[in-house]
Amino acid sequence: MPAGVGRQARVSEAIVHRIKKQITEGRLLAGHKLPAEREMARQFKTSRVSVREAYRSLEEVGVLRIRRGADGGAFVAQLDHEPVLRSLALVLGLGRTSHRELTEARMLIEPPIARLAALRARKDDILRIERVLLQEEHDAAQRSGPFRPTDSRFHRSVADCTRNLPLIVLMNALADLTANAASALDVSTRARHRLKNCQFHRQLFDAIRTHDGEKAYATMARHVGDIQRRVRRSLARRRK
Amino acid sequence: MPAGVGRQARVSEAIVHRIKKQITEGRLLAGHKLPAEREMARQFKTSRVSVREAYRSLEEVGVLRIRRGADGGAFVAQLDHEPVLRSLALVLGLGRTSHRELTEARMLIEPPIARLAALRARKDDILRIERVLLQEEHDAAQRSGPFRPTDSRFHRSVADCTRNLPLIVLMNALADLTANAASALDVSTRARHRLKNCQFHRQLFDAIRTHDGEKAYATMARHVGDIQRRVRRSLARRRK
DNA sequence: GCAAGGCAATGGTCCTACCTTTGGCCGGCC
DNA sequence: GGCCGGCCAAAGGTAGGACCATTGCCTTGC
Repeated sequence: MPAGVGRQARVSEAIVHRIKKQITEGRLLAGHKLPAEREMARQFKTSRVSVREAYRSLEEVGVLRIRRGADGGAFVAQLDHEPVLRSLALVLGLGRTSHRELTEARMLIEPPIARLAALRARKDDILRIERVLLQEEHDAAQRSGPFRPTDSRFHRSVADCTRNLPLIVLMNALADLTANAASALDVSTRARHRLKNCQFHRQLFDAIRTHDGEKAYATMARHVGDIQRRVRRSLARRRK
Repeated sequence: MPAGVGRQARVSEAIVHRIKKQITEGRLLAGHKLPAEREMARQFKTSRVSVREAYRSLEEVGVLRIRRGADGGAFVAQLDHEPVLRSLALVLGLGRTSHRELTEARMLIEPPIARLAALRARKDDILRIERVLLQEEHDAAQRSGPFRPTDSRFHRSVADCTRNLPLIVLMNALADLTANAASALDVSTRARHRLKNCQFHRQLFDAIRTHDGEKAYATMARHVGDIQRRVRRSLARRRK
């Protein structure tokens, strides 16, 4: 962001910057409450409007949550991949990104992640994944509820094994993006698709449990490839 | 973002939403000028404050650029990977992501991208990469200017061959992130590192030119591995 | 013809007043 | 004694106005 000499600092930007800095330096943690707008305005010797602009901007990027009412206020949000997801969705939305591209990207990224996950998984990771998997298998057998949460949770759980935050964040963003796009279509809500998913997940789990990186890679590749095919068929149907 | 029933719509959010929608629907293109704040306030039958909050938020996420002065105003920005970069930097900054993780992520993502690039590259792609490469080699031989721009440009140019926007955006964000972090260290500014980089890039270019996906994959893997080692050494030096 | 200064449009900031929401406190009623 | 309802305070949400700062354009004067 080469702001450079050009624009002189806006008051609200100064506030934004200070808050971001305090957060990245760990002096402000998730859940902490920021001063009330009036109070903050007093501290910065500025008006409430500037503070509001700053708070509003930070809320838009996902750093703050603002509640109103008695002891409302601005609170530091639990930062996860959601801001990345939002900005990604915006950029891709503008470019009219096809679902094909999205799954292709996952096709490239997820298998290596699965391999790394298999190599790095610890006992607690494996237990965690197993819990998610059992829950998912239970759901798939039972009712035909919403598809997304458990599937996303499984992929997320796998990515967590890598202990690599950038990877985790990027993968989650991509996964959520495809899930959002998929829920717009009719993809993968059907019972037999969900069962098929569970089978893939079970195989993947086995690969990770035995720290078989290559098997994890191959299984994930087939899994995402399967999703890709389903999407393609769904799009073809829709075009008719 | 499960806004749910909870918060009733804020006026500024309604404006934000409408503008985002107009952009994603292609009714507002990069460079277009939005109504002046006062005019917009009149249209929405609201106050200038709400409009300002909306514009400010959209500027923070990188959708708008706001200029002041006579025929200043809010303009739709050319969306690139920059918003993603910013949000990613924020999320990772909070998690105190190590440089090691960043290069590891690139290690996983860039080789497959290089392979895909080699398979998909067209004649104009190859010419474009060659131009970037020649420029870079020229720079490396000459003065010892800033390292970053040409290196990033090369990687970007490679990613462009994939014609996959999500991949391009993610890779650019990661590359810029490591570059930013690297410029804080003393990594890769030295002449011999730059020459080495050029050699890798030249090899990569050859692989892409001949559409040799596996060679591109392997070369990129070695290249990123090399960067990773340099970073590791630099960190070790710094720790002393 | 050119340069300097004024004009007007537009964002930047501040102020003030008022509304809405929401939690807590207090008093009356059951 | 306990519960319910209303009042109050604190906080954000909105409105509108006043004024400053910036900057392109246009006029005016040399």
